[in-house]
Amino acid sequence: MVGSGIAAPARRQRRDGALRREAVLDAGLEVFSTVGLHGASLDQIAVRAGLSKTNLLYYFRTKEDLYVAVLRRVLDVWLDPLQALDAESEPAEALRRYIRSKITLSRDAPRASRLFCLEIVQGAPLLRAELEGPLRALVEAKAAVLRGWIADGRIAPHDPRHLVFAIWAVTQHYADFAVQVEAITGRDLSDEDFFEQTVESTQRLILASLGLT
Amino acid sequence: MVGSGIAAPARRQRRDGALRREAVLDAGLEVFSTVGLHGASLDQIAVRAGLSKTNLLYYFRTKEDLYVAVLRRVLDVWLDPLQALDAESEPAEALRRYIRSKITLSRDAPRASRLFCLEIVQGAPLLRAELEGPLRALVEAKAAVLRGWIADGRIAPHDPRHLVFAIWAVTQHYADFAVQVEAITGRDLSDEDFFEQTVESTQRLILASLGLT
Amino acid sequence: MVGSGIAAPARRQRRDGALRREAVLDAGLEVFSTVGLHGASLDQIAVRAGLSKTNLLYYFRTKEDLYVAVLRRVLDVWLDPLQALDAESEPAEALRRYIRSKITLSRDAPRASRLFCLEIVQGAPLLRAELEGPLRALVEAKAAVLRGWIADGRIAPHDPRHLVFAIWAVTQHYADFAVQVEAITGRDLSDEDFFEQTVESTQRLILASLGLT
Amino acid sequence: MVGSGIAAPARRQRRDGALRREAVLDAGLEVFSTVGLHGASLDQIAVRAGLSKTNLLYYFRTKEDLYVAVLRRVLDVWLDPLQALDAESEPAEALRRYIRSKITLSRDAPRASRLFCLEIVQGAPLLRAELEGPLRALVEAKAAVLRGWIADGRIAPHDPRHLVFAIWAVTQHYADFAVQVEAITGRDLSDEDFFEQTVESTQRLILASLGLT
DNA sequence: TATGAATGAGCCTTCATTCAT
DNA sequence: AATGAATGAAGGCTCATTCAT
Repeated sequence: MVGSGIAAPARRQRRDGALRREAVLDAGLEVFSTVGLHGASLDQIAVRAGLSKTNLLYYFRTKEDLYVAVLRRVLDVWLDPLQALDAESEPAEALRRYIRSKITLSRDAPRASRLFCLEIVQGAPLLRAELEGPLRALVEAKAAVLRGWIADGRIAPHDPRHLVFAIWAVTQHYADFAVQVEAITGRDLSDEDFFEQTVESTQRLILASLGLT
Repeated sequence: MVGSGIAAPARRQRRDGALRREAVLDAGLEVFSTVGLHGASLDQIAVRAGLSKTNLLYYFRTKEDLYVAVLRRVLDVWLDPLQALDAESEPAEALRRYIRSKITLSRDAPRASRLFCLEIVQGAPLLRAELEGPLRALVEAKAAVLRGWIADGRIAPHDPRHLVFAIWAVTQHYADFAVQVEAITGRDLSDEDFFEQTVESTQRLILASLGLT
Repeated sequence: MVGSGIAAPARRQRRDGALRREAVLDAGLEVFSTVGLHGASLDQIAVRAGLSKTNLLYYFRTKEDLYVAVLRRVLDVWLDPLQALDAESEPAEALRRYIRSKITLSRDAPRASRLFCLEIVQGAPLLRAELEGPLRALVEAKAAVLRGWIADGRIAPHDPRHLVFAIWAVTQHYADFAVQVEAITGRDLSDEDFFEQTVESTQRLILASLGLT
Repeated sequence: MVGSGIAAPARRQRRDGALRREAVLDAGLEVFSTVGLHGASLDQIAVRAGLSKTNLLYYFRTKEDLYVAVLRRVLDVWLDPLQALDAESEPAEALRRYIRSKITLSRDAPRASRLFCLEIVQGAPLLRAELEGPLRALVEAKAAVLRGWIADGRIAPHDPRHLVFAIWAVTQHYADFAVQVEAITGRDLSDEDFFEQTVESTQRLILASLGLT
């Protein structure tokens, strides 16, 4: 009983600690994706996360540490949908699903998309290793799938890597260039009709070039 | 001849002034597109432009003034190719040309593309007006052209604005996400083969979805 | 005892903090009263207060904040003696005491007097509110006292506000124009004889015009 | 005729030059008296004087040079009325005239008064010599006059230097502390009634203490 | 785990002044 | 006599980081 009495707070604290870490990561994503690494101040992030700057530095020793942690969390989410693209499915169906999931991500996690975009555009000084390692491998694996489909005559021939780039470019565009899209169309992905329009338009674009449908 | 001898220095100076301004704008583009507005220091830019920070501030009263000047110059270049897309050409030909010119721009002015991208991704606080005004109007005009072609049965029906977004997204991707493209393919647009591959891939993508070829 | 042993450092620190704040205010008064708001540099003040410029800015977020804080502290001291002038005393005695206390202040707090003077002369951009509010009210209250004495025939009629101005002007002159006084007489209020001379001269001046003695 | 044709512009120019110098001195007085030496910028003064900063520096090689020139011009005006106080007049009449002329100056040249005040309060680093030389001599001369009157039994005995200080203090107060006076009374010397009130009040104050009237 | 205090580096900007014309 | 260009010094302020508790 006594032991439990002592342990309880510790456990609660540890759980709280994890929660606060999450809160900081969330706040970091919010701020970094809006003003970039250099435009963000720890104070700003701390306030948003509901703790003091000094305390924030207890969880992440350095501004850059925090930035990398945020980025890494984003990257994981980012690679996920591509992994789901598998060789056994029907090509049209698999690609349709992948495109939809990417655009869904653009709608639900636009900040993550933007932070990723900012980082890459600025030369990805902190991410280059990840790009040349795991990402490259993953793309190669999926490119092999596409090449298989081409070899089997199930889709028209098209350089698979350019295809992947095109899918990424178009789907992420609706998150990254949201202000521009909105300035021109007056709408964004949170509008259900517009969301569906975007999905269909992108699916048709990709599938048509592969001779599907 | 004598008059010219006297006038020369004055004229030279004025020309020098303009040249230095240009040099500053160039340096600004280089630095801002790499580290963003907040990551850039005036010292850095000044050194790159070959003058002192104080002297730089003689040309641009404020860091933000310089930033906006750089941005405005980019924007002008950016809108240019779209304006060349005209109704009188053959649709396939016009689109092929537009795509090629955009990718050429991505190869020759990648920094401009990236700076533009950074600004938009961060919400375009300084550019929103331009986006909602001139850009929107230009896109509407070109969308009308595309709708005309659709009405005439010359291209398959496709929402023209999504089409424009797709072209922008894919063509600019090769500038904005160049590190990623390079990490995955090991090549970039300065490689002539890769450049042509990219142009063809993108042209096929767009044209296929419009039932051309 | 043990508790006190633990609490001590914390208490000491807090006290230290207050002390440092005081030190900064003192240094600020010294510097501001000598070279004015714009002539003062934070570095100068920080050195005099025995801390770093950055640390100074931890206590006062802004140069102007510090200036206002210094000024407000001066103002409080400044209004004090007038409040002591009360209706129940003998007029001659009350006025004599007031004049002496003002000149004493000029001797003991000449910097405060000078800072106040500088601020007013420059149009009191930061103090106007205080002047039109509390100060005006206080003067009106005391003017009423003087008018009462006049109505009772205890002092000769004289516009009470001009009388107050005259007292202020003359008594503060020995602090504000001390260099001039010294250049002409070779003496200042720290000289006890000169101090008494000044007090008597001023008392006679004011009292004579009210028909007292 | 030809010679005159050439000389004319030169003469005009020289006259213009003197005028511009005056304009700069005026502008300098205006600005310095409002924000002090350190608060003033040459640009500000140049704009007010209607020329460029660089051109201003042609007339006054240095900011401090300009400041001293402004100050010196003020000082001349400042000493003038005291010189007019002569032994041959009736004491009461002479003092009345002197007080009136000082208050008139406070009304018509308040900026000069304030600049002089600012300088003295800050320790007169640039004026000390003038104070200890000419000013001291002048005051001594006039003190001798007053001592003569005292010796002749024409005025009651009173330390003449304190008397002079009192006159200066009170009369200049209405220029230097004008904001305070206005905050409390709602009026200033440009109001004719208030002006006369002030003159009379001050005259009575001084004369009463000398047993006159 | 949490925080108040303290610090040093760096940055944008202002400004008096100089140079060249 | 006048001016545009250029510069160096200094200043206020922000910020990530460290210290001590």
